[in-house]
Amino acid sequence: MVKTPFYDKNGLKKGAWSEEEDNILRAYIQKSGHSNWRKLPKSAGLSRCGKSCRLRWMNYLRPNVKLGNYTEEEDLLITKLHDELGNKWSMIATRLPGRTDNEIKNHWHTHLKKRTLKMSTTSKVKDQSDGKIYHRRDEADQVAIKEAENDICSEPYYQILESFTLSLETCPIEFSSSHNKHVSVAEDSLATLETLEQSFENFWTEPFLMEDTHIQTKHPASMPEEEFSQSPTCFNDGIDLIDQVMQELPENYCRSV
DNA sequence: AACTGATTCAACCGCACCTGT
DNA sequence: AACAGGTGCGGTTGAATCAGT
Repeated sequence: MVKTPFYDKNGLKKGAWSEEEDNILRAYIQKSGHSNWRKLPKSAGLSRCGKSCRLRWMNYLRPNVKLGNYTEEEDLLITKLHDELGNKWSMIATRLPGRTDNEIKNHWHTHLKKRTLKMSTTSKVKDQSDGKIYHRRDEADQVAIKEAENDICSEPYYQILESFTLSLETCPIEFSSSHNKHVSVAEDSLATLETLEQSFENFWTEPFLMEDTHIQTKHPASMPEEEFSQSPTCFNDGIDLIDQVMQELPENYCRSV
């Protein structure tokens, strides 16, 4: 699923990276760092441009990069952050330890965008129930919505996301009203979900607030890898807190997953 | 088995921003 | 202030893979 390697007119290699190139780049950066991406390929003996080296390092070779297997918690967080920040993938990536902006962007476009559309489709159902339609949609959305409407009731993720999102907004009354048959989480779960949401808020803000300078100047992505791997708060605490939050989930929430 | 359209995701490209001179 | 070089970001591409017929 990668572009076939080829050489451009300047003799620079493009396309998929080979294992050998990965090893050369990894070894060079571990030995000499990456103070200047433009000069790096020549110094390392790679026929690549600096941008290509940087991208490869940041997205795949860098230590602690997590690939694939997104958890529900990560999906929820990405959805929430995208709702707040829009397509600010790098900003979103700073809130997900180990994830890169490129991967999050891909994941959004291939998985989460459709789910979000499904969610908003149900908002439309709700809207129509009181005789109003609040949102105009473009053609692409309409296609996605049509797909979504076929299976909306059988999509467990939808139920989670709906409840999560609603807990973020201030509409528990509408949420708990009986006219929306798709919502399955009981009203008494909302307080717990709000606690959950607060826990998520704390998880993603506290370590960075404590080490606020990391956000601006020493975020893991820009740290030397040995420094990052020894940084105790940003990554490991986050994972621990996710575990803790999962323990606190209401039983019916877990069943709906 | 062969074909075709859809999906996925690594990588590229252009542009904006930042920093140094 | 103006310019140049380097870096990072977000949109897009394209080929491998998957799923359906």
